[in-house]
Amino acid sequence: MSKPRAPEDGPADVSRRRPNINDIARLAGVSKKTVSRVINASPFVRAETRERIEAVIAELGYAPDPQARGLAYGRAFLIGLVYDNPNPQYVVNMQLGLLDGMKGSGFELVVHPCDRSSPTFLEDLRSFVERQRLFGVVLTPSVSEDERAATIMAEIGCAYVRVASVSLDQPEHMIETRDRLGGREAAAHLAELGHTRIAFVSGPRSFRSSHERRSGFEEALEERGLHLAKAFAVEGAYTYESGIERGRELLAMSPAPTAIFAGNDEMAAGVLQAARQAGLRVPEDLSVVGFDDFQIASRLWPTLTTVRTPTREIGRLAVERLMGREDDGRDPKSRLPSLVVRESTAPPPCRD
Amino acid sequence: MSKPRAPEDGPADVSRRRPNINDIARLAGVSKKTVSRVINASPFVRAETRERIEAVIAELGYAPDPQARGLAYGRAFLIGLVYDNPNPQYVVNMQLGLLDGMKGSGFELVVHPCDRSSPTFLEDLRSFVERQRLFGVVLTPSVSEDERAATIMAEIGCAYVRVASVSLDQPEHMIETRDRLGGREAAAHLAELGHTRIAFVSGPRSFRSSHERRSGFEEALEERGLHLAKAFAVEGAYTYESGIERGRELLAMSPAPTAIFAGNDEMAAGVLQAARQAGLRVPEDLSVVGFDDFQIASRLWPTLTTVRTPTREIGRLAVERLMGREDDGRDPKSRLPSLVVRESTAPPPCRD
DNA sequence: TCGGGAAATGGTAACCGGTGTCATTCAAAT
DNA sequence: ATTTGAATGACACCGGTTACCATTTCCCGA
Repeated sequence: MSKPRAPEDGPADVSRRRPNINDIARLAGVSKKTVSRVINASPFVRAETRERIEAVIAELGYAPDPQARGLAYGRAFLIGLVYDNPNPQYVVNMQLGLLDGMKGSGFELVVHPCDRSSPTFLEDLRSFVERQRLFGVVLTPSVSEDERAATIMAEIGCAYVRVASVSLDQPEHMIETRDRLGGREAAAHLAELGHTRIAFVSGPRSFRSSHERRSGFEEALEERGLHLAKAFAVEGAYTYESGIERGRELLAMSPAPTAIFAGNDEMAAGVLQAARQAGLRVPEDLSVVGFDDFQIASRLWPTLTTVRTPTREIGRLAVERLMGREDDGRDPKSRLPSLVVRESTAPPPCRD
Repeated sequence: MSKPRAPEDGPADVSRRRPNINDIARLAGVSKKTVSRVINASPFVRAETRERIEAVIAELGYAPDPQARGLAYGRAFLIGLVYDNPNPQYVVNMQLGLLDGMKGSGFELVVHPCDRSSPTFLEDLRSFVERQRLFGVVLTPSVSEDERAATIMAEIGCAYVRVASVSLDQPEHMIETRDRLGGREAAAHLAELGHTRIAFVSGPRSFRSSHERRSGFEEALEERGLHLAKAFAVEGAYTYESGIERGRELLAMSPAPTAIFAGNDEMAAGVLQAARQAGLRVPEDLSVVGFDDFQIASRLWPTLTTVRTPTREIGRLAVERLMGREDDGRDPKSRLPSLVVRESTAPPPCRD
């Protein structure tokens, strides 16, 4: 693969080869152990020595080999993103957040989608993490809600952080998205507009967020003297198609709801479609609220009032927690869901 | 971290420790080198010996450590996805395709988004690939169109495959998406419907696909005796916002086009929005065609006629090429763009 | 000024878990 | 008996880290 070096290059020729820790040690006139101390920021190195070594490192553009380091350390400098969320926008935002947090850390991101319904799901996950000796993993919904997945990580000795709507584990392992608050915001908005016949399309039971979004919504309605009728609370699947179907069913009832809160933007898009098919105008005849504020929310017509989830920010937090670099200086509000009002909501139509 | 082992466990206790190649060698009564040969499918092992070793491997559930293997091999068993495409749907589909192809290969996927406009773009890319000693990378548009990026990979000795709309390199380094054909399909469809005043909103010049989609479109129009007027060929940025603006401008012309082909679905969504603002009905007054067939195409209203790009399939091909596992048995048509007709296209309105 | 002990620093060797090179063994072919 | 080539093993090495020990430096009291 590489050209054979001419003999006269001698063993000290560093120019054609990538420098290693021995080269640095030799040029700095210290042992490789001391170089290792500098790399790992050990306090037991005299400032003068450190500077000399750092100068050589900079001069040669040396970077320690992650593989060798990982091998000796017994753990790869890799962080895994484990997800089973089919929403591409979620995945990409989460990835971006993780990469934000990992920037300059020397870690790299390995992605691992999985299928929680597969019979070999847990074994696959275990063998993946174990074989790679991952430093840590970020578990996102709905995998994050599986106790067994977390248990496996603990068993293997792999650091983990679970991103979920509520706390399911010791605080150091949790990043809470507090979806309940988002549900409350949606309820407050619709109540304020004057709606009373309000419906809710939840996500699938297998997602904890489905429950949280709903109970926050219901709770805030009750506080305002409103009530989410049994018939008006239906279960979807977080998919566009399920949004169409549930929307169609809700709009066929009589009296029909004047407002529908969908558990995510995809289903809200489906509800808009169902409304069109039923000949209803949005927002004049029907108000619709989504959840997530992914790109689609602003592409729809009318543009969608929705609850924004700060996915990227959450991702950054998660990975910082994992690496023990958490920066608590940021505004904690930026981690919470917040309402974004667009065109799909308005006061209910006047009663005839 | 791990409990200290009791002395009586002895050095041969494999139960608490993850088995390594030495354990396998000892139990199989061979040298570690021979085990290594089996792992790497070397032909120079007697069938009998191989079976014995494989039995021990299976019994202990042994899996070689990728880090150690990579260190000795001089190359990590990692494949990088390098992208600067801001479209989440593209990224996720590409990732899924790569993972499809890597399944069971022992490789893992490391993602690396980058910003081609950053002044340190090339250095960042080089240091990422070099430090990690990546086995290979898949370069996707528009990074894939940068000669310097490819040159760096060649210099470092990192395998690479470039996914681009046309061939820009030796065939073994290219996966062509042939966007030109997609442009042709769009033109054929609109021409067949009877449109004559046809406009095109291209992507940014920095993407090769912008040019290819356009020239295929134009070429096929000409073949049908139609012509893409200068004023009707405008440049967008592959973004929703640019779709709105260009759409608005085109629809303000007189005579206005009766059909608009947008360079991707995002811009097509923008064009739909512009049409609504102009009080035009789609498809009665205006036909719109997109490109990509990502999720958004079927969420819009009306649903979007568009050119499907088999991104996931392309991803699988790319990574198989990289690993030298290419399977040519599949239908080559599945790699080409193809038209998907939905609701946003119809014959032009009758002339008054 | 000097001895003594703790703290700071550096060196050596073993090890992490594999692979490459080359030598050796052994059976079949010449 | 010699050649040939498949099958296997011995040993160094990839590039770091840890364990452990040796040495140096510094501060203190005598």
